[in-house]
Amino acid sequence: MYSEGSSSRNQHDWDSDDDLEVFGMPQQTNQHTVSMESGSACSTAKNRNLIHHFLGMGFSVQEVIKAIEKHGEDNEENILERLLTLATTIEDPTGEASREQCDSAKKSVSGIDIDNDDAGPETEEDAFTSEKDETSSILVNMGYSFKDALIAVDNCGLGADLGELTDFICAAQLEKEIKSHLKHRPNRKHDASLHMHKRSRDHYYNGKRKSRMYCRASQKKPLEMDMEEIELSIPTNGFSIAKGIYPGVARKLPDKLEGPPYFYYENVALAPIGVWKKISNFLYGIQPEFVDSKFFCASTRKRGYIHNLPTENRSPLLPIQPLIVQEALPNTRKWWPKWDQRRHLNCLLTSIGAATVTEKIRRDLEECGAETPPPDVQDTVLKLCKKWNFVWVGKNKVAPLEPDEYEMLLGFPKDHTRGGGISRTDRYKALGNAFQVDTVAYHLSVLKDLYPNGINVLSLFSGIGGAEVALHRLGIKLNNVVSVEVSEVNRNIIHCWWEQTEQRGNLFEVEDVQRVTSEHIMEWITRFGGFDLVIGGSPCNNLSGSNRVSRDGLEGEHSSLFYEYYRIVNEVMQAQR
DNA sequence: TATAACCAGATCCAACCG
DNA sequence: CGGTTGGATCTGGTTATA
Repeated sequence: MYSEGSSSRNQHDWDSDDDLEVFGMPQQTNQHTVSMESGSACSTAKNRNLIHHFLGMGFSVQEVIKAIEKHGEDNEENILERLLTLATTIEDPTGEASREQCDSAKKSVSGIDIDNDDAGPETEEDAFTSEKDETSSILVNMGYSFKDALIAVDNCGLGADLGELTDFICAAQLEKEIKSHLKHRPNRKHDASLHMHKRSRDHYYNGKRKSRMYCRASQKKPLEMDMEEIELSIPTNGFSIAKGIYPGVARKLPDKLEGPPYFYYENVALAPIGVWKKISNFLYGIQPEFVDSKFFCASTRKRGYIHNLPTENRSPLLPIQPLIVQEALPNTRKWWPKWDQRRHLNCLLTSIGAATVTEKIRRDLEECGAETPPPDVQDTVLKLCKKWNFVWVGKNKVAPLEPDEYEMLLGFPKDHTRGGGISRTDRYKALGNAFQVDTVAYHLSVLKDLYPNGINVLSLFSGIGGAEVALHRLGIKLNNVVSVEVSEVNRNIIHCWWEQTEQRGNLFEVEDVQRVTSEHIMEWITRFGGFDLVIGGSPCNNLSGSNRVSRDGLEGEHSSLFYEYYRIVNEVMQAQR
């Protein structure tokens, strides 16, 4: 159909940063506004280390942050000098003043006074506050608000690691959004997502570290009340990520990028250094929003998303998936040993663990004989289980996930990739490369109110149709969809899905993204009256950490197709604005 | 410094086919 | 019998984080 004409991409043309200015946009502008209620310097890794360094010397958070702001993070000597000066002039070198500040903020946020008793300066309470200061400051410098940080530390305890704390904040943020969404829904009691709240909390609060002495605060007040206080300053940024990459936060896009046509780009979060910066530069300086899909399903999937969609009033796809693997796969629950404390799976990859590995695990465990194997055996088995995402399917018996379990966890309909001539191996491959539908749908949910009559979609690198499925599950009508996908098997999957879901719109299947010409794009735009959304995730083969052979970065054989994505998005943007 | 995680790719080998 | 196909197995480096 589109056999004539080539995009004739010259890669070197794209390598030049001079070409980046589009629509008069300056490069590398920061459209995000980070909400920080306590003063803070920019949140770089260096900055974090510096704060750690001075906190370790006994200075308070506020003093350190002020000193860094005044002198800059490169001027360590001056910072130290200022801190020493402050320490000799302030009457309270133990940090009591900062403790008061901290407590004041804490009270104003949660409304609880956890310091009812009159503790002296040398009590455990002092140690608590100091350590709390330090932990909170790290969170603040990761971009979270001071309030969120304090509440997270209160609830998770000081023994909690950063991952738990950020998980807490993000889970609370998501929950608050969900609650907000549900307020406007009729018949709330039947909503599956309500059940998720309790489970989610159990997961985050009851999973581990119960033995802390600082539980008093959370015992005094139900968790739910504290959760209400969490602000939505950093929506769904599930993890801290590479240096120089920015959290997905509330933002204000320049006028020139706001409104339709919308575009949405996805790729692996943990790409080689500099890749996301380069992608961001091409995509008009918009900074990536990093999300871990473990907030939407029972497996992790760390991905970066660059888009010009509104970020307000997002709503989750319903029903919400179980976030705990034993609930997502209830048949495994009875076989899960106590010493395997996994609650979510690692990233679903394109290949699975070998039968020989599961057999070795079974043999090793049986040889132990005892109900609880010795620690070294536990350790070995756990490492293998994590590496290959094994689940427990019998006594001493682990197994890789089945393709239909992949489908469920990724949010696709059952048997979406089954049949039609596709092999089991190819199903794993296709699913391992796919979107996590619930995550993407969460971002796309804002389109529902904008396009009540349906949308026209240009879907690039469609794969097995994650974008199409997400939009359909959101209840957004698909008027015209141009789906570009090189794999015939994948095209067939989308085609079958389109038929099965009785779509009323038109599906146009295109094979090669490199042969999509300007003429094609203009033809479609004329025919449909324009695209409302251009969506796709370009190949990650040369970016993925799993690739040990050709991790060549954005210029790699497959991943360089990103430039095709950019080319096409840019043409649509220019044609329709 | 040690550890864990990662939308993968190359190779081997058995089954299949003309 | 030679070639092809596809499934199972084997392969280890980069990166972030504690």
